[in-house]
Amino acid sequence: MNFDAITIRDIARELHLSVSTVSKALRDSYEISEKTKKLVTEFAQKHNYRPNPMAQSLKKGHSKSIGIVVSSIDNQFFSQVINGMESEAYSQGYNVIITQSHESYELEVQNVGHLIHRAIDGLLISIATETADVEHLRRLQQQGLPIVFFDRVSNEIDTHKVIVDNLGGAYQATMHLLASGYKNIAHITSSVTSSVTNQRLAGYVDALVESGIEVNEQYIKYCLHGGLNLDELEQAIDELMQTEPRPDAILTASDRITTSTMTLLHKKNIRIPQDVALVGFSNTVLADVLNPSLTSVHQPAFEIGRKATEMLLSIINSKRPITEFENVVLPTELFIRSSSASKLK
Amino acid sequence: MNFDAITIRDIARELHLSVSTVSKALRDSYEISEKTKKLVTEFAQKHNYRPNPMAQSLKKGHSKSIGIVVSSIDNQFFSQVINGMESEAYSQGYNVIITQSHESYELEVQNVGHLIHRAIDGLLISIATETADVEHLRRLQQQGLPIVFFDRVSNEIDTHKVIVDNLGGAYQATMHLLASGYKNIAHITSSVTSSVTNQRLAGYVDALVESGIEVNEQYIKYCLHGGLNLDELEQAIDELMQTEPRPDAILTASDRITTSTMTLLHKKNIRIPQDVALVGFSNTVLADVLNPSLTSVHQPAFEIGRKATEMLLSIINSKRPITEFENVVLPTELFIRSSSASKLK
DNA sequence: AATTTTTACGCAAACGTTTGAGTTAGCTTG
DNA sequence: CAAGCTAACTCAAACGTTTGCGTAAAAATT
Repeated sequence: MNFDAITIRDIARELHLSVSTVSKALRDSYEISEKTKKLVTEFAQKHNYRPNPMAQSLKKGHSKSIGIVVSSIDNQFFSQVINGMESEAYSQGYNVIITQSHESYELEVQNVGHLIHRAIDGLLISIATETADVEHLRRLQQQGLPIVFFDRVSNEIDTHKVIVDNLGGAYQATMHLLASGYKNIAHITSSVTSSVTNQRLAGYVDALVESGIEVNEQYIKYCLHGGLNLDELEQAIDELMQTEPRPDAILTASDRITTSTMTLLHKKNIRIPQDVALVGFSNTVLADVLNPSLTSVHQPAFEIGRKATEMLLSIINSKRPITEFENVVLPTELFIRSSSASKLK
Repeated sequence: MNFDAITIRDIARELHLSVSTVSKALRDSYEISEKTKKLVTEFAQKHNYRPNPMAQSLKKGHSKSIGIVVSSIDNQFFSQVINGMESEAYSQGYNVIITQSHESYELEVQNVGHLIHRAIDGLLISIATETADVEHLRRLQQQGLPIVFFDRVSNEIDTHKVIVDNLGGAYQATMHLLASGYKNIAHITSSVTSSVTNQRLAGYVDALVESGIEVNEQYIKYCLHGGLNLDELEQAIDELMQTEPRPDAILTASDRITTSTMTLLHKKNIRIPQDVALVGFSNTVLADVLNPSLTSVHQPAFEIGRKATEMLLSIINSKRPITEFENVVLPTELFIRSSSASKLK
């Protein structure tokens, strides 16, 4: 702890100045002469003075750190998002404190509590699939905590949000499958309560309806744990494969579900795309080298994180309370690869 | 910030007690009667009192947070490691602050500086490939900062370390290639200065020597940026493919190098394993569904993170200075898949 | 030269907590 | 019953900063 334990007091003593003079000199106050400022800053520089952040935090009432809640850090999409957050926060002198909800409501509440306890200046959160009630967040917001939602947002709380064009992404992916000759397209998604799920589902439905294809409810499977629970996903796939007519393509709605589905199809010796085509939301850098290479809806994850953090910091640094909130929607990108190779010749 | 802004002072006022009585009651001091303790704790409970962590930190001289430096969070191996760290730290009431060095020495120094500035109680670090000089870390350790190395450790600093059996992992992988009929095995690794690189290289060499095969220096390629820089890696592969006799197998020494090599081989239409077999250190969960499925040396990443954190916290919480340091070596596991399919029939 | 203004600095309180050193009142002891 | 002891508190300093206010000297204005 007490490394280069030089404090403002030490500087004051050495330079025969008062503590407040030193403090003001370092903060470049107009009250202090240029000469003294120079003296102090040079001395501080030379002795590698660093203000004690805890004393500053205590005094100023903020901690220069922001809290992050994601479902799991061990997930290409989220780790890329966090990468963007860390980058932006760091460049503005903030630290990030990362916590994982593992899609559990209980853990989410607990983590947020812990973060508040650590006196974060703001919160970046993608709510857990399990979470249906966001009262705990609303209360915090009303008490003045700046919050920015990303990815999985809540409609019930009014604040800045950063999402991607989920509807468009799913629509485009579904249209691509249809154009490639697939007729019976299934959709595996996560919890019904999630904003992301609903938007992607809507894109899927829109594409079907627009193409004059009836939506078959049996083709839509919900996985409450977002693919974290393999059994749940396996059951969904098994059910799909027994549905008549059997689906000839699957659209998966999240990174984890996509990769897990791929793994399970392999395990079951179901060939992609001959037996069933696969298109999924995924940010894996390995899409190209998968077997088969994976047609994926890619999200600008880094940019999501960067933008969300930028917006959060703008709330934090704003003098007046914010009442107008922005809803940033970033585009997705469809990468067409072999897992959805055309059936037509 | 000032959420449930109830302080010890508020409690004291309400209960007509002094601030110190309340503080001592909450800390269960023998100086306070059971009756008063009960009164105070119940009041605190009811009003959801939480001690201000910054005031506590300032007073007690520690921050209950530990710093982490990894090359990149967006990397399966490291995100799994961090997952383990976060889990252990959190369970002991500590926060983690994560920073990324992106394999740059300069960034590493800067990040460590920032972490110290944030008054971390300890440091978990995997040093950057670029880093040759660890003087900056040694100085901090001498000043009393508890440090635990993981993955990329330094021999020049004596402290707890958590690594895997790099030599054994590389040895086993090389032996497997030899047993599968591959004769000309190349090795792509990262910086020469890295402990990991050296150990894996040694395992590779040992296996060859033990099998009576001469080590061909031209088969060993170093990538200073650990695969972050694709050009560098592409050049290494190009050179290998022009070496006579051309290698019939490659052992890659890190997660990033492995996946990038796979991507590049695809791009160049070099078939795996027909043209060249591939075995790599990697923690990707997608190894099974790659094309071809990837023979990989897997590291217990979560456990590395968990163990390193446990050891760091034991130093932090130790009354007396530690002089005896442990060097934990965890086993790797070789998963044999198609990218190294036997040449023999 | 007397006044006001400006410059440059010091004092002290405050942020919320912890803790060693008092300070009572009630109790025990010889 | 005086002297000491204990239990149960309170006081006040301290952690390292920041900041409003006070003030002396220098400079500018009458």
